[in-house]
Amino acid sequence: MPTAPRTTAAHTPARPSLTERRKAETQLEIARTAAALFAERGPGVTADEIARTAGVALRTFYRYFRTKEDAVAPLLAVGVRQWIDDLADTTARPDAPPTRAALEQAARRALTPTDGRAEEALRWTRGLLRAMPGDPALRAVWHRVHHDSEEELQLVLARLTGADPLDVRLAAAAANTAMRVAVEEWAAGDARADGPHGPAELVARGMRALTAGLPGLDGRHN
Amino acid sequence: MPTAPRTTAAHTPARPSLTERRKAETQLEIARTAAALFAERGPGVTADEIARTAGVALRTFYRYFRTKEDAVAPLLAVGVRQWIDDLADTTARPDAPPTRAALEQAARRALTPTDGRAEEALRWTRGLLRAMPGDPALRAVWHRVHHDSEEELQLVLARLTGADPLDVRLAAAAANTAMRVAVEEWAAGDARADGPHGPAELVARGMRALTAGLPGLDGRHN
DNA sequence: CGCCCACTTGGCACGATGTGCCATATTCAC
DNA sequence: GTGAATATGGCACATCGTGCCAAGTGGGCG
Repeated sequence: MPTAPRTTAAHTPARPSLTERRKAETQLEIARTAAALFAERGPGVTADEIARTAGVALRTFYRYFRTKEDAVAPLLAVGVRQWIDDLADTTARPDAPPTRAALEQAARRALTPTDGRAEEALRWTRGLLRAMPGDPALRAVWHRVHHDSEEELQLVLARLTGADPLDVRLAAAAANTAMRVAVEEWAAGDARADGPHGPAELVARGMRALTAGLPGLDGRHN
Repeated sequence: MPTAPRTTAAHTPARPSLTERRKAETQLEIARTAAALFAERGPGVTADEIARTAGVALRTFYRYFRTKEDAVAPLLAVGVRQWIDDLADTTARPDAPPTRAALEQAARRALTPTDGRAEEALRWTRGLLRAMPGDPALRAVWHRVHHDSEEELQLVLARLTGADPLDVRLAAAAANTAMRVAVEEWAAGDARADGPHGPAELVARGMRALTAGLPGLDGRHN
């Protein structure tokens, strides 16, 4: 643990110290490289290949990531990260909306690309999701990301609603599932990320269905 | 493809041909061995160790399973398998209950141990779930099993309700999530498998919450 | 400016993973 | 009983992931 290498002043809140920024940049560069290679050549890509293409030694690669597939996790996690942070943020305000609405709003915002950063992550996510049918290990990463977010979401919702633990668990799982399905469905189609069939609209619909009740369950049969 | 090695007569419907039964038994034996080792010694267990303990060569082990963690998949999948088969079965009958109720009923039955087989699988599942916090690869298998079941469930529900594809997708994901959470919650506690806090009761409650609407979402805040 | 210290990087060796290939043994069909 | 099909085992090999140590680099301080 680097014990927070305090930089000079406080005029720039928590400046991450050049070295830190380099590491972050390196990590992102590796992630981009890995995503590109996985997307275009499938599971066959070798860890060494990713490392060299990204311009680092194999040993360094494994200092940044536990497995070669883990390298794409930062890109897949961007949306989810912002979702949870946004949720925790807005619900902490005094004029916070009710939980259901807050979940939906935060999800919508997380999947509405604002800066180039978010837009880029969404593009990579889409490419990776399309490569997943042929690569179980990639799917595993995707599910791991959502497993982690489900746990975090649980914490936020517990603090927020103080409901029964099982209900909190179910709510977190439901919201998380809506998020996942929305992104998967969007990636499978060919709609723009900011269009009316973009992930933001899909997740809003899914979130309503999974928290307020599923439509169409008793269709033409029965 | 063995092109269905027809046995002698039809008095025993589709007899799986001795060799087939042996293979199935071997696979199950490997699965049990792997589960036991993972449960008691964590991620450190080696594939060779599993193979030897189960009484097969390492090479044979990898003919039955793609990775060493995959070896436990058959045990984790038993409950889910029966769930989906039961669902597809009962909903095919003329006096089938409405979809929501059918989902809940099938889930409840799948998690109510009847024969020794089901009871054994539940015990293994519980042990494995308790080992999962310390073993990402095991978690990955668990999530893969549920990923697969989500796809199958989608097919069943599509044929059953004929609803909008996205709604079908959401329903499958929701039901699947209820199943997963119920088993996880049960495994984390110390209730008997057939008691009032067993997985069957948990899944029923979860299934209602995720298909009809979440309770407690707007608790003490707002 | 120069020194030192902490930390990142790279190289190497090594056990473990997962697969292709071939030889052997067992089972099924006739 | 004989031959075809297939399950199993052994071996080699590329890749994975990690421990260990050496070299390079940046930041703090006199």
